[in-house]
Amino acid sequence: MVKKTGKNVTRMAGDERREQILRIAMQKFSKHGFQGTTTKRIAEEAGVSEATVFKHFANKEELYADIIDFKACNHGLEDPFEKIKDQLEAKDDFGVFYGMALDAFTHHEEDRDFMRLLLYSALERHDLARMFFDSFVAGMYEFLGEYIHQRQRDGVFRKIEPKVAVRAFVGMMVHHSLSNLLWDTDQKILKISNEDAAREFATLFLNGIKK
Amino acid sequence: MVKKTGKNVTRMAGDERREQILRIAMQKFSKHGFQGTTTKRIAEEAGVSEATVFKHFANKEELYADIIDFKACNHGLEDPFEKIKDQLEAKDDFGVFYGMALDAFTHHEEDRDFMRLLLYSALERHDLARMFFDSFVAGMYEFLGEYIHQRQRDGVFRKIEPKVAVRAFVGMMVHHSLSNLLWDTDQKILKISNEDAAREFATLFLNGIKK
DNA sequence: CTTGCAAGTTAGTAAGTACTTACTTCGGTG
DNA sequence: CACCGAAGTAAGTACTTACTAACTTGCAAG
Repeated sequence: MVKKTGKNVTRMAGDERREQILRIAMQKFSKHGFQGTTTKRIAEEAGVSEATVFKHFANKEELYADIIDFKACNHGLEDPFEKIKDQLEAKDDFGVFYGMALDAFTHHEEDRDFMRLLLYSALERHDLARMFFDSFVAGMYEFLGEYIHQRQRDGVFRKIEPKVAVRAFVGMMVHHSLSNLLWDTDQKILKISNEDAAREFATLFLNGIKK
Repeated sequence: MVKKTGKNVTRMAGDERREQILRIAMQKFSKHGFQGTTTKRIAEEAGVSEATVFKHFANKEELYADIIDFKACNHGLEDPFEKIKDQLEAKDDFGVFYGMALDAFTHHEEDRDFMRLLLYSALERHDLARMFFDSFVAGMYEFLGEYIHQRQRDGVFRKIEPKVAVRAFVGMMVHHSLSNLLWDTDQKILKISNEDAAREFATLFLNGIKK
């Protein structure tokens, strides 16, 4: 337990403390939502006074918003197609969809806090959700849709509106991650490794869309 | 606008008022979550004093919990297989999955408030979410999984763990509804009728799982 | 009519809530 | 080594929160 009073409190550089508060705030916001998280508890957890939190962030809203910037810059949110660009080029359909799913499952597992935060912010109608959606999700639909369209022209995939196909596949992935995150946390209903899930979903999807 | 003061307030029968408060509470909880909803605002919206709310419900938690009972008894949450029992008996695979999806989309569209409430309660780890999950979702996996298993023994569906297939199909449905509810509310990314979506998803899924 | 009882209210309370003010302490630099 | 700016705090502020006690009002049966 961190000392609260006077002398023995560790004095940090401004940026360091700022980042620490951000990290703890994300944990708290992801557990209890924006309304359910108090600045007092964030301060306590960070081992500083509430006033210190407001030294670093103008208000609670700004603290919340800055979490996105922090996530976007320092951790994660890289291009989701980076890891499968070889398969994309080689038009290795299974490799593409298996790789996407596996990468998604891994990220979702590592970033449980951020996923919860994103869900909360969507329900609470924070800009955070819209920003993430507009940039990340929309880009994914665009790109994956284009790949599917290409493979239709190649005569490999059957006729179907590409974005509908994307929604179907993204649905399998997101719902699986969400199930594990929110409801079936101990995998009572379905216990399956990320690799197996990715393989099964990719196979089912490709069988469903191939000519 | 309902009168707030003294004389002209409409006096209701106890059950009537109780139900009205429940209905309004559900709206509010679904919009702002448990923590984000105040008993004061519920009372205001219902056109009664805050004390009246606490005459009908011991505390905020009870009010929240009773929403489930109310939903479970009075509205919705009927057997999701009732409407497709003919198709199930006839082993009309397309009819089964198309019917399920269409029914789900329709319900989700009508019950936006309840869907949001369910999501909030899952994030906030309320019992409500667990109750719904244990009874409704688990039952669905059980039943649909059994149907798929049956069709495998019939030699119509290929080898695949039935529950994985269920997760894939439920994923398409739930994610589509969730997209429309939370992120793509104006269907900017994908505009599609419930019928078309149900048809496309059922077709893709069945192509993916058939021998 | 009156009277009993449920429906409803007024006016609180104690414990939070986000945020501020006025102050103290530390550590690197000239 | 003195000193100044940045890091940090104690103790508030004004307001909101869930919840309550003690009261009043309207309706229906005898």
